Amino acid sequence: MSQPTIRHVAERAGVSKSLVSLVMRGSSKVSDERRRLVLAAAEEIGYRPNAAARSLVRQESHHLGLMVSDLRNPFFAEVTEGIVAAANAQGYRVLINSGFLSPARETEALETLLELRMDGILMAGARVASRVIRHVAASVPVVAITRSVRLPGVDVVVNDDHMGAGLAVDHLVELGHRRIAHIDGGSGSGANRRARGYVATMERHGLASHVRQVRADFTEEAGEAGVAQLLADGPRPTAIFCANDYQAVGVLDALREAGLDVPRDVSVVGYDNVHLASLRRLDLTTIHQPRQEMGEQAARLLLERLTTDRESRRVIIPPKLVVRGTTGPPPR
Amino acid sequence: MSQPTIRHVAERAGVSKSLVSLVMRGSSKVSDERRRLVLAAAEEIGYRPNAAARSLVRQESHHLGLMVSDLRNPFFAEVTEGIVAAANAQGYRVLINSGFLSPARETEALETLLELRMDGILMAGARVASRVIRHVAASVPVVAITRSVRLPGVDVVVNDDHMGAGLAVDHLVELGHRRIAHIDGGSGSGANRRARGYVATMERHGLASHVRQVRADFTEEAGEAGVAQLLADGPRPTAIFCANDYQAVGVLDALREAGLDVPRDVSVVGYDNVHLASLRRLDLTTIHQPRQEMGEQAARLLLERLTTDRESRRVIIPPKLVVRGTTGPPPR
DNA sequence: ATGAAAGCGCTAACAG
DNA sequence: CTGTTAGCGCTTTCAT
Repeated sequence: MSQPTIRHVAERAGVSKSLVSLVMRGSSKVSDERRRLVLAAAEEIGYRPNAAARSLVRQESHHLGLMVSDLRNPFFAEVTEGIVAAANAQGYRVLINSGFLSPARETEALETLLELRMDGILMAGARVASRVIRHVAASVPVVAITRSVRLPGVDVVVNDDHMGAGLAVDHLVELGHRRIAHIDGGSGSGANRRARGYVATMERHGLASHVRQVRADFTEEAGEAGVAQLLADGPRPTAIFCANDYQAVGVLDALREAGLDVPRDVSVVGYDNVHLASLRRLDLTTIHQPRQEMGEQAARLLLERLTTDRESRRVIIPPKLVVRGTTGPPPR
Repeated sequence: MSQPTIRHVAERAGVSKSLVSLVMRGSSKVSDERRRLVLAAAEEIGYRPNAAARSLVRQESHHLGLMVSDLRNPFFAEVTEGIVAAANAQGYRVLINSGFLSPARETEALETLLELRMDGILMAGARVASRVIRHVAASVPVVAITRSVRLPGVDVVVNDDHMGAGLAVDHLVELGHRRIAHIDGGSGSGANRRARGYVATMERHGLASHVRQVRADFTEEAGEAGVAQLLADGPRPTAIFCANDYQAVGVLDALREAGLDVPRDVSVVGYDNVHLASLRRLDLTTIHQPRQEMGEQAARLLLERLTTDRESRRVIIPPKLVVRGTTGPPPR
């Protein structure tokens, strides 16, 4: 099953290896006759260039490596689409790897990409220590998506979580809400900034005294627990801004079980606009991150750095409010 | 940014290239002293083996390529986890690619993997023409997951859709249902076999006269349309077996809008057991495919074929019934 | 326009 | 145990 090489093509076509190489790379200084001859020979024996050999001698692979922390997360799938689209547009191919949510396996995945001599590496949702990122960046240009590091040689593309939280609160305030609570996302990616954005925006609206935060995480269970806590004491909030959509699902369930109607009694806003949120059955008002665009930007930054040596940059993508059925004016 | 090579390590350690190579591959016939010397030198200058060079000379990459038709589909993410786990267990690494649901891009992705000289290629959910698969299989061992082809050199891992449909119908019949309808999945992967399994099982239970099929596809919209059609004429079914979970979501919505209660008036069964199905809010009875296991099996088949030359095999994984809240006894 | 030759980073005999 | 040598498949001067 040993693959045919350039040499086999050369023999078959009765020319030299170099000529075959020239033809394969589409050089213009080859006679039409010979070109056809070579192409035919290649076709006949099923020749396929060996990327490893090529990358060895050219000192570049024309490939980009992408380490995705969690392949299950559809969020990253869309980021990936953006990356691949932008990379392909410039003739680069993308090879993907997963860290399966474990820093150790992320490190391994990155190492694999490095050994393969990818021309550049993108990481989406990386959880590795930032020294690992620096280490990677020491040998190849890197861009981190969804992970806000400040490191030489590392470009960053992140969602503006602070602003997203602001959009959510603004929307609720506009509807007339004042008692707006926030169930936070714990140590989840961006959760911190979302919480701070919530507080800042409440203050901006003069609602500092109504700030009410519950400690939680990004899961449905956390959403349910959060509601229990909110209903247990103090005046019932008329709106809840959730740290993400999954948590919001738990919140919706818990509210319904408590006999409260959404949005009549309580309005709910999520974050991320995952597919789930658009289901008729959920119809969740939420904050959308332009995932595809984030991927495209990231790839473009990386490709740019492959040729020009510049300072590392950070691109902050503005999110958008998506109004659906879980928000309305407060009761009475 | 040119990477250090084995030669730099050798110079630094004051030994020959071969000695470094031996150490790197963990050979036992190197004196402890020299080994430490080499390792230290490598560490100091940040040496990292060049996979391209290695694969070039060894004529094998120790990498497996995985082409996933649709990265957004969480189903494949889990299959991938299984693949990577099994591959890693045997010292192989996995590089992933996506076809983004387009046969043309799938072909490209496969070509990339081929040029990279992956030792074997897995394809999950491939939509390419089977001649493309044969073409790939001509130069490297292949295993197709979720795609039932019969080709030399191609192993296959599929879910037993026929049996899955049987489990669904059996469950409903046991609950006492007789008027069990099926909304099919059109040309979706496995849809055909699910439909045939439905019919066969109905017949086995002597319910041939109650067979009622509606033409649709794998989407929520199709589920809604299907319900409309089922309610429009003929006696109302007491149970609906859906081609997949997404379609079932549409079915649930449509039933509710028609004022019917699930499961009191109508029972509903989905297929796939996507995350969605387990949400409290849906709580959908469905058929589970052991995705992770499918991936593991696939990787093992491939790894096996790397060393032993045998006939191509097909592994049919049995699905399981997951009973949740959308099924119950028929009305009255 | 075409070919010969050197070499990319590494491994694998083969000597010593 | 260690070093020398000859490639792996390809690109790239440099001659012709």
